[in-house]
Amino acid sequence: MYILDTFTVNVRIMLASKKLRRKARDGHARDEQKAQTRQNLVAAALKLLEHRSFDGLSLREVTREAGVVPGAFYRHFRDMEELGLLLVDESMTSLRDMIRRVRAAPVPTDNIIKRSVEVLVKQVHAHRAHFRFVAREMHGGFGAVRQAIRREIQAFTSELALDLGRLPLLNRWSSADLQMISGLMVNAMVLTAAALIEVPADRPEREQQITSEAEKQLRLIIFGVPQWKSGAAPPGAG
Amino acid sequence: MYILDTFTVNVRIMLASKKLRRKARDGHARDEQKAQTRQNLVAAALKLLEHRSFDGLSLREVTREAGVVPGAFYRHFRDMEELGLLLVDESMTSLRDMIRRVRAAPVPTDNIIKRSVEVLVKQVHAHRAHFRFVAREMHGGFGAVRQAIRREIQAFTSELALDLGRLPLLNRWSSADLQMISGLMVNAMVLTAAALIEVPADRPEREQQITSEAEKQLRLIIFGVPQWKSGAAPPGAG
DNA sequence: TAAGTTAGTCAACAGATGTTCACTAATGTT
DNA sequence: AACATTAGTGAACATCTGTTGACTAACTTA
Repeated sequence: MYILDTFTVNVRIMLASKKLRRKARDGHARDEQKAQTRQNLVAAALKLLEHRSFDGLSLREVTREAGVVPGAFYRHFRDMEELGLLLVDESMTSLRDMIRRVRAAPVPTDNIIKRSVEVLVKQVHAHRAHFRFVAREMHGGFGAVRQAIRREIQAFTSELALDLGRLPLLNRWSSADLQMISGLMVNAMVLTAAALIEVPADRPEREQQITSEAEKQLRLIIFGVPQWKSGAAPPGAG
Repeated sequence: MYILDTFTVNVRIMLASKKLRRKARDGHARDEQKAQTRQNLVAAALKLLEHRSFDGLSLREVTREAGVVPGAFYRHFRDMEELGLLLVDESMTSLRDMIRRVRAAPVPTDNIIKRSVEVLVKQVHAHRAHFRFVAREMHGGFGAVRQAIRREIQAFTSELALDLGRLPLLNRWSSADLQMISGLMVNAMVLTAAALIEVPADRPEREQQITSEAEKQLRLIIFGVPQWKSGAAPPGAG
């Protein structure tokens, strides 16, 4: 009687937790399932990061949200830190994807700004959680994650500097100055992204306002360059 | 025997924990002591926030660092949130103090940039923990704190816009445009502050590099303005 | 079909957390 | 000098945390 009850309970649990697994098809079912769970963990973390920051996040919370038992976490990551670094990686793929899109359609120097902001907005919508993560943890409390993000953003800035150097308007500037300019632009874009994320889903007019402000800012930066060096500034490091 | 032992222990504890209290002098000793402990709690929180972010911070950690027992916390704050909001307040006083210093010594339009960055650096050094807190929690996971910071930064930006409007170079611009420009400048300054904070104490040359980059950026923004509107931009909202 | 691998479960652990309570001794008040 | 107030203590609580190990059933391979 007791034994039977226990048995029944166990069977029910097993069914509930595993019945959704795919059948083996080409001998990869196991790896596929593992990858799926891993992705569930990542997705769970990203979801929770909507309301907390990374070091306010517990391993158990993540597994709970992902629908697995705490111990299962260790089949995928050594630590929370390892999860964090993976998130950085994923997020940065979103960023690089973005710059690639802009580069894909070369347009006249002026429209490039409108186009860039457009792409930024689309990308933020498509990868909202990633952008939130980057904006939040870029200055966040988790050392390893913060440093990883910094490094990636630095690389991203250099890439943008290269692109800027190809514009007719800017192709006579030193790489140090281009670096400075692209730094300013990346800052503006990151903060724009952060602002976009905070817009409630039902207020599109706020979004419009933010994007047009971003366009203005980028225009100011790019078209301010000639004035800058010929103007009051002493001939700096460039 | 047992009773005597217990008594002795109690007395020793009391002496150890309270012997440092000030004597009453003008009938305020109690309030002074309370204020002191409160400040210890705040200082403890700020110290811990060097390595964690606010929602990765536990009440017990704070009291431990402050040298009081966990329950004592509730004599000063209802929750951690209340502590957080106090920190926002304190930090913003540091910021307002800063803009006041810049305004105090009106200088020719050009030097104002050098002077501003100078003040920024000094202020960051004097209130390192406050600036770190603002930079970190501005995008952080703790909703109430984040929103409070945003509000204050917004107010700060408006104040700066007013100041900018008084510069001969900029006094013909609409307030919307001034707002946009000062937004850009505040962004640059916040991120400069964040960068300054990360500089290890024994590498002053990194600091020099960051400040000169900040100066360049601010110059680019300010002197880029005339070029901007007369240039490729359509006559916007201003 | 039999044997081997392993993703995920369950249970247990030691420790940390937020919150409450009665208590005490220094302070303030009369 | 007697009284009331209260900042801080110490102890207890229920709950949460990260991590471990033995177990199992689905998958893989032979």
